[in-house]
Amino acid sequence: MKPDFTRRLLQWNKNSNNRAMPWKGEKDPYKIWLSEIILQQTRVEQGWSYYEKFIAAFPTVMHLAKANDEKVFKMWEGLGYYSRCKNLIASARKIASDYKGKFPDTYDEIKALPGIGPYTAAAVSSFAFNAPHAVVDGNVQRVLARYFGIATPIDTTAGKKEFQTLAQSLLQLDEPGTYNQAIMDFGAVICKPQNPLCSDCVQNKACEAFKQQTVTQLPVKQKAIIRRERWFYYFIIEYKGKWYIKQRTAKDIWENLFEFVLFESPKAADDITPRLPFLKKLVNGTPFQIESISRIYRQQLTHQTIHGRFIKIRVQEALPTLSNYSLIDKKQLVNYAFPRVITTFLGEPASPAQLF
DNA sequence: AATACGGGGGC
DNA sequence: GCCCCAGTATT
Repeated sequence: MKPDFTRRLLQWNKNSNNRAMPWKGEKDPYKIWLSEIILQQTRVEQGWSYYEKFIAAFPTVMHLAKANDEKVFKMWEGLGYYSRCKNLIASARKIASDYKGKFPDTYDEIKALPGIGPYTAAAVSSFAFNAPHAVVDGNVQRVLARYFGIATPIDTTAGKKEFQTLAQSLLQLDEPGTYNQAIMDFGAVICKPQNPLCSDCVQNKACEAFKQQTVTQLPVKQKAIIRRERWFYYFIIEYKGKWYIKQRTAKDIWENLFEFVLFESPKAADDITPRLPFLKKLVNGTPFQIESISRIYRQQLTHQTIHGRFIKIRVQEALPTLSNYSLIDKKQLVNYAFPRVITTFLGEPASPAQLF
């Protein structure tokens, strides 16, 4: 005997769900997995073109496993959360080596791959193999919190456990994949974060939040986000038509992406005069010429605001202080993945040299 | 249990 | 500006 919620959901799915996406109904676990990694904390509209680009470039997991890191990162550029890309590559290679290119078909094996947690393991195993695991993503938490009137914060251990258990109890065991797809579509199309379509909703008579008029207050989140500001001064050092770049390795934003010579300042500065000692030490006596100084580029991340400024310098001799950097021809820069603040700067016409 | 990790779109 | 998005890994 199915719960009322499940019955109504499947009824809505059959009669009224028109949502179409490139990966919907897909049975190839590789393609499902790729779509799920791309969509982690990412809106469908944002991930859509990336998915199509990746499938075209890497039709199978073996294609992806054999690709070089830089190419894959370049294709991921702009999508954010770059550890997903690193883990994507690592998983593909693990499937190639440990599974001979055949995607693992159990929840536990899938979850053991890097970058795959409970949500993604449930999604891939249920969509591809009809494994009986309920997905719990932001959509599901919102739908269930409202329908059952649950005020337990979703970002706590207790809340996660509660929603996971509830979701699993509502799962339709005949076709877990269909059910999982339906509840996420329902959350995205009807039970939306803002302006949900309650008056047209087939569940509204039984929906606790609708009855109690608490729809806009659910789900509850506990943690407030703390923001910090950072000031990045990028020195673009040109030598014989080549620029110095380096891959970020620190446990920080943009790990594995490339950047120019960075001086991070603890506070804002209107002009770059305070950066001169850094520059002097960098060139260490080598003659240099300041070619241009950009405006300040602002990039808003979830937890940080980046203020970026770019100073172009030309030198006539290579700089020994930059031995751990690569000298890349300007035309080759398109092969390297950079953070948004840098690609935005590079995409704009050069600003006229301004002195300070 | 808390924190870090991007970027974009809607309001 | 603030919130949220087909979450996961690390500390």
